[in-house]
Amino acid sequence: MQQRNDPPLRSDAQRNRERILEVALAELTRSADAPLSSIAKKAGVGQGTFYRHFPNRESLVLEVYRHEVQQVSDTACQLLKTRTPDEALREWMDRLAQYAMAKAGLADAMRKATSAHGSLAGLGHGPVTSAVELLLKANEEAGTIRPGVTPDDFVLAIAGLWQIDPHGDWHTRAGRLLDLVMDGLRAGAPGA
Amino acid sequence: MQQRNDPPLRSDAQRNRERILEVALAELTRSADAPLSSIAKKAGVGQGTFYRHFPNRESLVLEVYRHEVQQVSDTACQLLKTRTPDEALREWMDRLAQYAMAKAGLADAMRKATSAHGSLAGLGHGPVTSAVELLLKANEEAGTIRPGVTPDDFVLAIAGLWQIDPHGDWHTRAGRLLDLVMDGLRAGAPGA
DNA sequence: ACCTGAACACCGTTCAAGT
DNA sequence: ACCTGAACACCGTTCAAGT
Repeated sequence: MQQRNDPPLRSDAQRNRERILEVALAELTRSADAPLSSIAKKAGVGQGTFYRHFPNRESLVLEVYRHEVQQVSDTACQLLKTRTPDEALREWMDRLAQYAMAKAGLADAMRKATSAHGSLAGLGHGPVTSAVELLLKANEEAGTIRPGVTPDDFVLAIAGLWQIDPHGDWHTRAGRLLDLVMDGLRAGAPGA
Repeated sequence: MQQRNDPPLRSDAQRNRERILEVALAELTRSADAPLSSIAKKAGVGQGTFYRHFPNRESLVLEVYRHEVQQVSDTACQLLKTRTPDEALREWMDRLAQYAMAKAGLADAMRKATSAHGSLAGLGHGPVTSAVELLLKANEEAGTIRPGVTPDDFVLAIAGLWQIDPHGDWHTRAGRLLDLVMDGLRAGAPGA
């Protein structure tokens, strides 16, 4: 799932890899089906080099997406310190929505490149799952949501975020969806 | 959005079109990225003929998907006659889930072919929206769900269905998601 | 009016040759 | 151990010629 860290990369290889990821982020955000060949060219590496690092489109997109999503995941812990559990949960979802809109091109690339699972689901057990787990547990202990909701449930429930058109009034549509999800989570909570 | 019905197609063109759709359904269900050229060949038409009917992949996938989804949409009206509104709504969602799993390959093709919107969203105002509108209105009038929920809200809320892996215990995961959505819809309903 | 299939363009993938 | 870039394979799209 990750690059095996057994043999540390040679310094030039390391730089090439980073340059590719850097260019890929920009290009894929701009257009979801940017040619891999153009990414290789703009990164200043040969075709063969590109394929040494990323044997297929999915592996590249996954790596870029993982890195971007991690930034949002990391904020969960911070939010829990400054707000009540349910405020933190909702705020985190809002940030996730905002992020999903900003990186719509990338998310699109993600949907097209991965096989069966869209957006967050393709990342597997990673920082996203950990962040969600943290938020859910805090709320469960505070009695603000029903017990027994898994990170998987949550990710499925907010999947609609990635179907919202980033143009137009995405804020309204996202808000309505997240309100509905929050109500669903609250149903059957001890604190009621 | 639809084929202009002004000039009725010549009989051979009509047959070709139907043969293409027939083969496309089978091929796309089997593999989401089946080559269009192979579909044309198996349908027994030339490349040019294929592109006369469907100028790009999206238009083909959309047409096939639309036709398949319509079958589920049509059952909504029937369900409302034999059950209470909320039973009908839930049963309809279950059928939709079952259908989404059976046609997972097609849904995958849909995600990859359409630009920004996945699965149902790409269909625009059609039979799906009508069916959802019918079910929501019946429930709203019965006081079993909160007022003001739009078909768009609903479609976004169940978007997670198309992220579920058809293998494994999809029934459990779908059930948990739909339970959560139902609870969300019920929150703030007059009958409580 | 519609069909055919060869020709073209594009992009992902491989591989022999280099450092 | 890693890089390069030409060569190859595949697939979508077009178009001149046919009925």
